Amino acid sequence: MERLLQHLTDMHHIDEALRDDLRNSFRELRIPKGEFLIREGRICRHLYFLEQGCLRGFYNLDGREVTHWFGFENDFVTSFHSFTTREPAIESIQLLEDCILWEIPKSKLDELLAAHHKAERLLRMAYEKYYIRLEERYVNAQFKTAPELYGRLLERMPHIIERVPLGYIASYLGMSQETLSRARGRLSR
Amino acid sequence: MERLLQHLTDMHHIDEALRDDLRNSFRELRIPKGEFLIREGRICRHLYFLEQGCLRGFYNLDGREVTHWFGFENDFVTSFHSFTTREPAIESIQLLEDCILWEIPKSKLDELLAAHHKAERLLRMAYEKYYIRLEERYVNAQFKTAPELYGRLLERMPHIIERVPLGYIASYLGMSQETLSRARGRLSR
DNA sequence: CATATCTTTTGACATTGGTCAAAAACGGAG
DNA sequence: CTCCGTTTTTGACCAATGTCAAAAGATATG
Repeated sequence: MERLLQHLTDMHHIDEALRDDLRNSFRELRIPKGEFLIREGRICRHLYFLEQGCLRGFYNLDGREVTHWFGFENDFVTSFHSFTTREPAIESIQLLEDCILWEIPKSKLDELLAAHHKAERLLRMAYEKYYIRLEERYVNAQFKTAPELYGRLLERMPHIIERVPLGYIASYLGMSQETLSRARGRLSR
Repeated sequence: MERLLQHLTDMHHIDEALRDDLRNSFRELRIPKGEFLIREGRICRHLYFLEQGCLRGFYNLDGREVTHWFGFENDFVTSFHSFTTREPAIESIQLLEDCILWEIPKSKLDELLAAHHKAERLLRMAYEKYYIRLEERYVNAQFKTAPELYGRLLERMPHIIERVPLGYIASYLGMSQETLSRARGRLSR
């Protein structure tokens, strides 16, 4: 819990009232590797904060899994589309390691947002960050070659290689596992 | 101005105080086709609402222009990254038609956000929408073929064809103009 | 109506990356 | 250490798309 509060405080000042409400709204979860946090087709009514571990979000596109996102320590996690629209999730989220998470139901979050102008601002700022990241990834994905994409990923998340199987990374970069493997070979030589 | 207020009201109720502040904060602009609203390298300190016309945002990637976004009536427009971080813009925005825009400086917007909890919520909701759209586009861009992407664009924005040169659309879809041209040929036959 | 300019299409060819299949490397259990 | 299952790499081949160049079509201008 302290890790979550610290993370929020790093973004913006939080007064005591909000801090207390946060403490009372989140609940700790410990889930083992391989389990699903969110399953395609179900409505996702919770937002999670990932304190420890890592996970992946993936779509089912024409019968094949497409990993579009990884979560690591200090990330907020949810099926964004389902959480905001209350429609069934079009993606699944699966744990790649044993994880410690903090969970808040959407109903409680909405109460927090209504009660605290600061909370609304905090969430808005979080969106700004996520949006900028996604925008950048979007442009890169389309117009960079396989080795460039892999090199860039290594710069930004060097730890990812030890924690995530290559197949998921390939899918994340929008290429086949074989192409990623060859790109790695070319880079190391 | 009424169009802007109407657009906001469609998203969320707006009280009179906020409505008045909005009226006093935005300024009308009329700019002819071909001009730049935002230039790469400059800091973008304004948010715009596009009442009439259309425009494109593009990056300069290794010396070639990559159009990543089109704006039409009722869209909010800015160099998102520069506007939020106050760093120099990494993209340019150019008018594809004569436009009517409403402009608000970031400083004024920040005042509005501080004064009105509702304004903060409105902006947050706007981000949610934009984010969901971008996420969807991102996944599609990577895993669909050229004809599928073009077909999908036609469904979502049928008007775009008459208003935007093909070269920009090709770039938006992440393919060369020649490939788009061939995809069109295949679809119509 | 003729010309100049810009946009779109077509053609030929090269390159990238996908697919399928097999081999190699790695990692854990006994 | 050995065996087995999983992950990663390598190889051969093919399809999709990019590139460059030229032709055709559209639009604006005098």
